Amino acid sequence: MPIKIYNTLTREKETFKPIEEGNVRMYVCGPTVYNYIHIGNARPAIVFDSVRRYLEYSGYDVDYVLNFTDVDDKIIKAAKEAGENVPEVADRYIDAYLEDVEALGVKKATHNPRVVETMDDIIRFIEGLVDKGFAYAVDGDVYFKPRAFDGYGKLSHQSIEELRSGARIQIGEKKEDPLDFALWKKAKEDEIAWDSPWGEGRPGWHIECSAMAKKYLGETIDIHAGGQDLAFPHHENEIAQSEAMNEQPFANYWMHNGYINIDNEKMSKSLGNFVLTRELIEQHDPEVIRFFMLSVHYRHPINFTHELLEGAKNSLDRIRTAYSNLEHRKASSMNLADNEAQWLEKVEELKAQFAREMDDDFNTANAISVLFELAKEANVYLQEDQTVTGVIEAFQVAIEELLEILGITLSEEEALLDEQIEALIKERNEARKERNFARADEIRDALKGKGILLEDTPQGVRWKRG
RNA sequence: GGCGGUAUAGCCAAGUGGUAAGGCAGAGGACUGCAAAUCCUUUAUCACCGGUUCAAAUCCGGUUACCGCCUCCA
Repeated sequence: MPIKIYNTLTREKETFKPIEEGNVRMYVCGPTVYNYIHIGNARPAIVFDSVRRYLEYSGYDVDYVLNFTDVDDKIIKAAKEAGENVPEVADRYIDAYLEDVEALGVKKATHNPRVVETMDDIIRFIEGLVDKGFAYAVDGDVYFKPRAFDGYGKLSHQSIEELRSGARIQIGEKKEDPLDFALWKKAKEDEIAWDSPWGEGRPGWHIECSAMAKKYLGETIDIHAGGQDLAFPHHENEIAQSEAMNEQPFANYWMHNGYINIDNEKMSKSLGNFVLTRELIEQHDPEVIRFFMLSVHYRHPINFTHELLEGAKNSLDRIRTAYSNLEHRKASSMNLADNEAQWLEKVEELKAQFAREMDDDFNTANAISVLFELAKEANVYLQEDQTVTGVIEAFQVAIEELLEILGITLSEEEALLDEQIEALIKERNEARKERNFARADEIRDALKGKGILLEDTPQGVRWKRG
């Protein structure tokens, strides 16, 4: 079944066809590392990680490149304020990023290129653009001329004329045209800098992605992804640079995720209304955060509140509970082959339905609803007097597999009870046999106080942590 | 001004022409010593107005509200 992707370039859902059969080249714009990431930054990390996981589930090998912008005005400023040098600041926040994102279940990228490590390629790229007449050097700066590039505006669907009114010239810039943007910035006094044909300086923001994508994925890539706010000017500029240079399409599919809002306003570092990912991870189960993010279609905005996250936890618990309900019945199941065909078929059917939803532009919200159906069917099955091990396991494997695509793992919480608790459970069972319910309830309440919840089922007592 | 997004039950959220998925919360019932878990039942005419159509949340026109990009930003 073909995967369809909404392509910002064409504003349509298109059937996905990779350049190279069985292989996907994917580039995601990573963070500028000058502080800890907020959950708005975490959304693309999670969303596109799930895209990648689904592509892999569908049989593709995915080259997944996520860059770090480790030289830039804001990092220089942060370093100055902290009395550190730029690499120190960058290293710290790269490590922090990787930690945060790992906690959220994001797989490691194939490559995590950094600007400082790609400097030669960047300089060569800029030289090429100058040679071809798309860029010019002025007094140590180098600028790109969007007007020289035919398709400028095709991603954001704006014409050059419309864009012109919004463009600004900042003091100290020597642009020929307000639309021109910097490829290379001359170093100021005491600033970190690299040698170049134009003197000491550092790259502009957009050129790094063009250079890195080319270096690691080639001149044309399959999927280029990032936040909606990067579409213009960042991605527009990348297209202009790369296509001017390579004379090839830069990316076949452009994906952009929606924002996270706080009180109906975009969460952003500049507005200051952000929630740091690492703080949120301390307050909420990271899997719940991930589930929350994926419960809304990636192109739609998400409103964030702690209450909504609590709601997401309750929802996810339904799936988790169904899984442990299955686990609990394993021991009392039989190894029969009777009457299991229709249930196994049901499981397969739901797996296929999950795939259909994901095929449709990664509709994780609908895919999740299939997981709920799986949970429901599992619970219905468990009402039968006699269950079959094969069916139980089929349900479990399906739930695990599909959750893995979403990047959620069911954590093993079946840690051993300590002896005292075990003794209490045993005592309570005795009490119940003697119909001494007062004592039984007393024990249950006591355990509840310790975070152990007891449930009596026809197959015996089970417990879980509350 | 240009480009774009959102508006669906108490809450969250799918759905782009055929008569409103799913989850949470609530109510009733079954099961239970009581609970928990689970199952069953139950809650909407889709911002507003007009149009196209046998048929529209879904297409077209208009209105309103909120948000975003056009400047660093996921």
